[in-house]
Amino acid sequence: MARSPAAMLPTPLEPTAPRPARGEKRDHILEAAIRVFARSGYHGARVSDIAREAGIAYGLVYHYFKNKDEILQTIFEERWAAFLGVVDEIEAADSSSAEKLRSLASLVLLAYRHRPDWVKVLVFEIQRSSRFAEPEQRRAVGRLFRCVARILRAGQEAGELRAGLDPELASQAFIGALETMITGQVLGVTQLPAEADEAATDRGAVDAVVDLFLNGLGAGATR
Amino acid sequence: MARSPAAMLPTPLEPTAPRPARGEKRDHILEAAIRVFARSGYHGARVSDIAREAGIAYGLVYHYFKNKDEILQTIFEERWAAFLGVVDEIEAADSSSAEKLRSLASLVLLAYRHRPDWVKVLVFEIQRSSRFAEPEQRRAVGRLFRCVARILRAGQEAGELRAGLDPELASQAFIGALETMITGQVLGVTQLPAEADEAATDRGAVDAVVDLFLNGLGAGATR
Amino acid sequence: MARSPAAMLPTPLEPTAPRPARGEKRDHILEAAIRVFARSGYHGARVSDIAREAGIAYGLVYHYFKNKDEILQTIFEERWAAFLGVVDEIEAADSSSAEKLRSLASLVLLAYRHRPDWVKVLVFEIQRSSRFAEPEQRRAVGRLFRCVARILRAGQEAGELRAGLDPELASQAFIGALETMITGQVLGVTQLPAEADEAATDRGAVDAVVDLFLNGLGAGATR
Amino acid sequence: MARSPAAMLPTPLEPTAPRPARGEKRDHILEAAIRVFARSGYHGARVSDIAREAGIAYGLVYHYFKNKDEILQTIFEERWAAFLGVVDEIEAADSSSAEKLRSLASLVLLAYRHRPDWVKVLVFEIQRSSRFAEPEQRRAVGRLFRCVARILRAGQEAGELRAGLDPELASQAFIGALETMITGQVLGVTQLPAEADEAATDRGAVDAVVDLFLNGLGAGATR
DNA sequence: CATGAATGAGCGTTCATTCAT
DNA sequence: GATGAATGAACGCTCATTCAT
Repeated sequence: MARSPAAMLPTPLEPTAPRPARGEKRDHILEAAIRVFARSGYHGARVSDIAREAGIAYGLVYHYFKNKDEILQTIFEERWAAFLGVVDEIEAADSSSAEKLRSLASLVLLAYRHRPDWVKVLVFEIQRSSRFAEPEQRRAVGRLFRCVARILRAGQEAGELRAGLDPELASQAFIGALETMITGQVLGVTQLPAEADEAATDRGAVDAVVDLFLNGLGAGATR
Repeated sequence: MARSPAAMLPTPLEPTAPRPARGEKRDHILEAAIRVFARSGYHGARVSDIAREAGIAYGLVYHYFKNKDEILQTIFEERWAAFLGVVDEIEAADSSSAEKLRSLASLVLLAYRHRPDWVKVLVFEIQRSSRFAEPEQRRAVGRLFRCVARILRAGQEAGELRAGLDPELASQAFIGALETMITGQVLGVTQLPAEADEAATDRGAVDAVVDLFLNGLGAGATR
Repeated sequence: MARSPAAMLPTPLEPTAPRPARGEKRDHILEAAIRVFARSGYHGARVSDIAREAGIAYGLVYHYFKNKDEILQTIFEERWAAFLGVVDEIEAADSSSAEKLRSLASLVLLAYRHRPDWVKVLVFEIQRSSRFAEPEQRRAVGRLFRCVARILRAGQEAGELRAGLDPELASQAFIGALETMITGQVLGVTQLPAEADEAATDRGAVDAVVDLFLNGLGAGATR
Repeated sequence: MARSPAAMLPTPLEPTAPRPARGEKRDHILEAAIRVFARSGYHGARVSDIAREAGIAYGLVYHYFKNKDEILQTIFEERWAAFLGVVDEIEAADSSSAEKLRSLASLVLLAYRHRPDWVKVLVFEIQRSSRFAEPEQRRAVGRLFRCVARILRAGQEAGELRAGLDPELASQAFIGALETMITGQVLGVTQLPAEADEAATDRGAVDAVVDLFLNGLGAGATR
């Protein structure tokens, strides 16, 4: 991989020309919304809060978005698509299954360090919004599970991973493990084993979870 | 264990005498609230919905609970404590680490079949709500992680599980895997491999996830 | 006067027989209500607060009083009638006009020391309750003004007070002066000139206000 | 004084241009609130009543005021400050003590004729409300008493008023007398001696109360 | 584009009052 | 008499959304 997975995370707008280009203010609103949703939650966030955070009048929000809900939808759609793009790249990479799992773990576990607000919004606001029940969103999330499942199935077919475990189920377990690990970080409920610095801690966690999923907890496991 | 873990899940009230005993109506309200929260979400649920669901007058809710929020708090506290009690029993049981992991998986994965509303509320309204940031709740959830970590550490010390994997991290991964598996069920995002009947499907999922965590995905794994 | 005016103020129930007599509990409620109204105001006082203060169940309040409003009415009627009785005695006393004014001033100014709650309720809750607009209450208050006016008119006819000042107007001024003096005490807005002790302060205030109304502020006034 | 005291009372908005200027609607709300509070009392007034009286939508009230309470606070603060300004002008005027007392009496006694709603609100909702216990309000009212006391003390020092009477106490008595006289008017409890017309009645009352306070009720008083 | 005044539906909460026991 | 569970009307307040300028 030319780029590290973390570097491929959806990025906020780079400051560009002094004269705001079309769509720039729209993105400012989205980023402000991410910060406000992360801070106050979707229901606790007022449209006026988002506007103030974006430095605009709150009526202007309705020029760019139909309503508050559409802001959250847009955040999800655009960012999730970018995230899925990175996952697709991992799938397509010319590397071993173990390396792909490692890239996935790295992508997810480092996400909170790089985009804490975006992770909070995804985990706490989008996943539990009523809109989440809508088929389109469920399909979008399902794409992640199926992509990981394809990686696993490919590994089985290549003989790198043992057959006999349902790839769908294993993908759920793997993604769930990663999600809970970052959720624990966000809330401070759980602690990753501390290392000399954050980067080392993260690397250690990535190594450990991949080791766990490849080799298992059993006493007979070899490493 | 004389009882199966699933049978030990917090149980709703049994219908009893026509003359309501003290505290019974309070529990009716809690159960009605669980149903309404599961259906509409915390924010979408009106207090009047809860009252109607419980078959009581509007204001009576406020005899038993200070406000809407306290209802959700109480649901979490009472039910989660009961859930933790079962987990504690599993930890204390005289069985192998593998059997304990199997009991845990069974407890969690079967919970949605037995108490779908309670699981929905726990996962979507409590676990992922911003109110979850309150220290008391975080501590309560932390107890689950530490309990599972203790099970794993005891297994390592008994030589049943390999050393070298951080038990805290592994407990996060294990719980996260289970949670995502049921979340997927709730949302219909993911599908467990179908079997002849639901019970068989659940049993298959329990077996598979325990297998995965004990033996790993690696090709060299033996079973 | 055999009794001092202050001693004639409406008195709370004396503790009597151990076995509560009929009507005793009713009076407990009234006294509890005076305390609660004084503390929280009429609107801020809940019927349950009054019941708790009286040490009874709040449903019982409705055995003795039709509703919350009737409690305030009853307080006013009974206590005000007692107060007016004392004023009537002052009017009927065989003493000079100056002495009668002195008794009135003493009665009012000492009232707050003796029955601070009752004074607070009268000044802040009854005078501004909507019921106060009712003819019966207005007539009851009017009786005080007319009684004082009769005292003043009798003094004019006896040659003790100068003619030429409307007794009605002078009675308003005199009562208003006394009421503002105690209101100021209640609120701490105004300060009476401090003396060695409270009793001396009160006596000084009584002397001063009577001096003021008898001799005026003018430089030519003799004393 | 070029202007009569009564003319200096706080004035309501003049109807102006059809296009409402900034801040004008806020004043409409305050004036509507004064009318509604005068009619129904603070507790009896609904925010929707105020909005309807002001001819605006319900929620707009909350654009201009934080809550219902702030409306009453604002009424008091703005109007009372204006009132105090007039009292200060009376104090500063180059006139005798007797003339200043006459101006004060005139200011207060005529206020009810000119702004009956404002007087009702001040007397019944603010002056006698428990919210009045707040330090800031007490200080504001205290300023009136101290201002009048300064007028009296200056009169004593100029030899226009006799020494020996505490100015603070006398200011309480004077203000209290005036307040009770207008309160009596508001409630219809008391009647000022009727004259040919209202203006004559008021003038007579002003003359009488100043006469009373300057010369007293005593038979030896000269006028 | 941009502003923020204006709207009003909606909901949580309070609490006086009733009534079955 | 005594209790307190039960009722439900009433109201303050919020805030997403609209729209005139």
